[in-house]
Amino acid sequence: MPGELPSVDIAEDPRISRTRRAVLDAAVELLVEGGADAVTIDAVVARSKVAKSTIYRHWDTRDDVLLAALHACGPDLEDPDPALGTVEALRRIVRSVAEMTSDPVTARAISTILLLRLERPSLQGLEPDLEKDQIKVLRRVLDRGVEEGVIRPGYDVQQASAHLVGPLIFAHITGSLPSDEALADQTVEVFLAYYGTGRG
Amino acid sequence: MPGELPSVDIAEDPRISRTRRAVLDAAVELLVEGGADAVTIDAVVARSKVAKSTIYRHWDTRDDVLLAALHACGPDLEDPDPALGTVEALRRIVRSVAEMTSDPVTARAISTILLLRLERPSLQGLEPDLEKDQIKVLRRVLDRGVEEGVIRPGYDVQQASAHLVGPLIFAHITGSLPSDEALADQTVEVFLAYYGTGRG
DNA sequence: CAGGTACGATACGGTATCGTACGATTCAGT
DNA sequence: ACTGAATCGTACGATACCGTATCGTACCTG
Repeated sequence: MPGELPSVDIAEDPRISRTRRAVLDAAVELLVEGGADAVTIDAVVARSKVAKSTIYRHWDTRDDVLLAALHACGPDLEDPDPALGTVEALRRIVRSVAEMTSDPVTARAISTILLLRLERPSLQGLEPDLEKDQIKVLRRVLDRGVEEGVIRPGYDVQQASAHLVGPLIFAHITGSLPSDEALADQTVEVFLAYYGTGRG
Repeated sequence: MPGELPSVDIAEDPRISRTRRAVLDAAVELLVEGGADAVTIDAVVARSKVAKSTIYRHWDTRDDVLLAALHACGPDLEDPDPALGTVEALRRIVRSVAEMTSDPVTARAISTILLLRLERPSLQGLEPDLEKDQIKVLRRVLDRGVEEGVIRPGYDVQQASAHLVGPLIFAHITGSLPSDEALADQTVEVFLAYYGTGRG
């Protein structure tokens, strides 16, 4: 029955993992090339060389394949080295966001996830934790900044993330300017001009 | 032949304007309810009570209907009163962006335009001027701010717009926090902390 | 009121996509 | 080598669209 979690303990039939991999790779490729609408079962069949009946033995529906593909190439924010200063840690975080938007795969995944949430509430399970994880990372860094006297206490994490990430996402989505390291660093400076204590 | 601009001088057959109106209203409704994919010709026929053959006498293709609907409810940024101070003018601009994201029709139009640009580069004519108009408005206000000594000279308009609008769009798209007047005002403050001279 | 124009209703061919069914085939593990 | 599971290939039914065609009707304009 599709939809179950693979048990990690038992060695898996190599055919299964091969199929999963081939399908997901093809789905991600199609996603990057043509967006969510391009991830069609028939297209995945053609690209992956996996039979349709086999795909439907692994996933219940087309949307499940799409979700799996999105999940497979979803962005991941790393916790920065605690040894770094708060400002530098912030820079690393925001830069990594810029990097995500540079990588075509991740960039497409981000856009698709964000905009698909609006267009098709049917696809709910869309990375709800992803965001929360990143918020956690950010809060950790900012709280340390408060302790160090670099960040003004009483900040709102959601607002802070909007000001730190919003400009980059905006730049990426609209294509009005490159979402690169320069913009990332500048965004951090803008952020610190308001959220900082000046003692950083 | 469809696709022509209606000549405004000559009084139009009321049947024509009635049909155009009915179709566009229905298309916008469908767009708001279900996104771009929901704007199908058959759905528009059902909703508008206009015959399919009639619709195709006014527009060449489905995509043209969708574009017309998007154009009909596209956002519009007003030039703020020159009598207002630069800071207040900025606030007005950013607040109006927040308002757009609050209005379900405009919000949906924005998301759809952004999404379609990524998913279907074929649909070119997608409001290319819209953005430029808004950039012009912003540049006008900021240049005045520079003259008044409130804004640091040498700013980059694209960057400025990213920092002014990005957080609101981000908030709206992710739903992580309300994209309201409060966030708008705060965003202006963050902006001024960096782009301002402190003399505002 | 007469003629032209827009509209309505409906049917149709064509394409794309989904998800299912089923027998044949290959392959992994014992 | 044997057995069962995974896969293949393909055909199929069911929708949902698109865009066209036809023809009769309603309505605006001169």
